[in-house]
Amino acid sequence: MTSDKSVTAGGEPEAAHCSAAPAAKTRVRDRIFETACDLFYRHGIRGVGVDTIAAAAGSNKMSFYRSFTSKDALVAEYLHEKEREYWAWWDAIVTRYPLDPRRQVEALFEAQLEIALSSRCRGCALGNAAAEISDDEDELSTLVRAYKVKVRERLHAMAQAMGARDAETLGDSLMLLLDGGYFTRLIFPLGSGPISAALAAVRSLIDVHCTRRSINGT
Amino acid sequence: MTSDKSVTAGGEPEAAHCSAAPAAKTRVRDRIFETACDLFYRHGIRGVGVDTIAAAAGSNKMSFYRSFTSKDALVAEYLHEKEREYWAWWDAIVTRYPLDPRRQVEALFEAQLEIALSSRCRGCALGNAAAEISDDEDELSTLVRAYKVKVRERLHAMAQAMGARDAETLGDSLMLLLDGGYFTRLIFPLGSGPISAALAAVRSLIDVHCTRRSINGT
DNA sequence: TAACTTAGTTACCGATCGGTAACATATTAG
DNA sequence: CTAATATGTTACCGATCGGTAACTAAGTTA
Repeated sequence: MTSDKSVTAGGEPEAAHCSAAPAAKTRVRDRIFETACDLFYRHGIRGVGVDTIAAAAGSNKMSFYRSFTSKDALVAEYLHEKEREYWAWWDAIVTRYPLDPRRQVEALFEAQLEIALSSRCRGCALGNAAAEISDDEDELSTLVRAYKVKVRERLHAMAQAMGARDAETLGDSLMLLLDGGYFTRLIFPLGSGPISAALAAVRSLIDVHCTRRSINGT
Repeated sequence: MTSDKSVTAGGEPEAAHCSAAPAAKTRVRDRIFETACDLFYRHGIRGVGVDTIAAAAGSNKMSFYRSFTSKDALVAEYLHEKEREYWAWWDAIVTRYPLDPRRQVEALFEAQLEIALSSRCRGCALGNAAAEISDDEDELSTLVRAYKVKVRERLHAMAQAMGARDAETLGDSLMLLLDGGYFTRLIFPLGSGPISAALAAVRSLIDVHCTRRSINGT
């Protein structure tokens, strides 16, 4: 906790830039925000201070507070942004297979696995935030709760659209597999974790819930 | 983050004690440790300082440092204790059904649901710790990783003992459901979350992996 | 009674936390 | 050119962080 933990301030931003052009010419607020999103995701919200964020963005604390009223406000905006990204990702996938809810769900889990293969992946940003904030932090936990409720509702709806006999149970089961994948990804690097089994489990559960029940034979 | 977050130090320990007798007469070290475990679990490791812990235990910082070499050491001990408790819980359940791996797994998920019904439940302490520490915090994340690997191995072994055709996949699927339950429990209070569906999903997946495959008819 | 262990108290250390005031310097728009 | 805007710089605030020194008051044990 004390010694070499998390991120420490100081350190120039110009070192080893990959994409040359669009780095420094953006507005300071945007640079700070992007940096903050990255650091929050990688080191946790409590693990990064505003001084560190500002320095990593090539700016300083005073410029930070010209763009954001408080760290709390930045955190809330970070979570909102992560949710926005998540639904954009989600929608881009499900719209590929209109009117085919089974294929949609499978594609979501395929895409989740693909992302989990990236070394930068640290699971679900919203969920991780929930793990490190206490229940009494109302604003943040309300935001995360609303997001998770929405995920659940969408999976319910898709299970229903598949014609599942028990859409609630199937939807909830899918959510457990989804969040289980995010949670375990925090620990198991790259493709080594149990998330690799998610898609097979998804298919099995959908089969169980959706195939016509053969009372006997045929 | 700033205002009313997490726990603040100060505040007497004697207020509103339920169990009268065995509270204050234990060793200071034990009192501090129990208090720390409780606070870490409820508010996160980063969300609680040593001052707060010592005060909540009815002691002070100096006495804290007579018993613990550092906060890091306390955190490590906290995680070890949580793991110890977890395996004790696990073993108590599986030994109830010797030689019946399927029943063992079902009982584990039944017991998980039961615990999730408690309002004090905040999911998996080890997993939550992983969510709030960054990957480069070696000692802690190594500890959590070893724990998760052990869970995975046990589930693999049980799947194998069930005679699953693909024990790796079944074990991993079970782990996803298990950790999905812990993760979602952080957000959904009491029995309102998708964790209620875990047992049904477990049974379905075991069925899929273990029933004799009827090539056609029988 | 004397020696030792356990614990509470107070004050302090340097570092970092979130947050602000005041001033200097660029860039850009009119 | 000038005025407004956006940013960088330095220094500071009180609070809290993890951690320590020195002293005191008990309880235990010999």
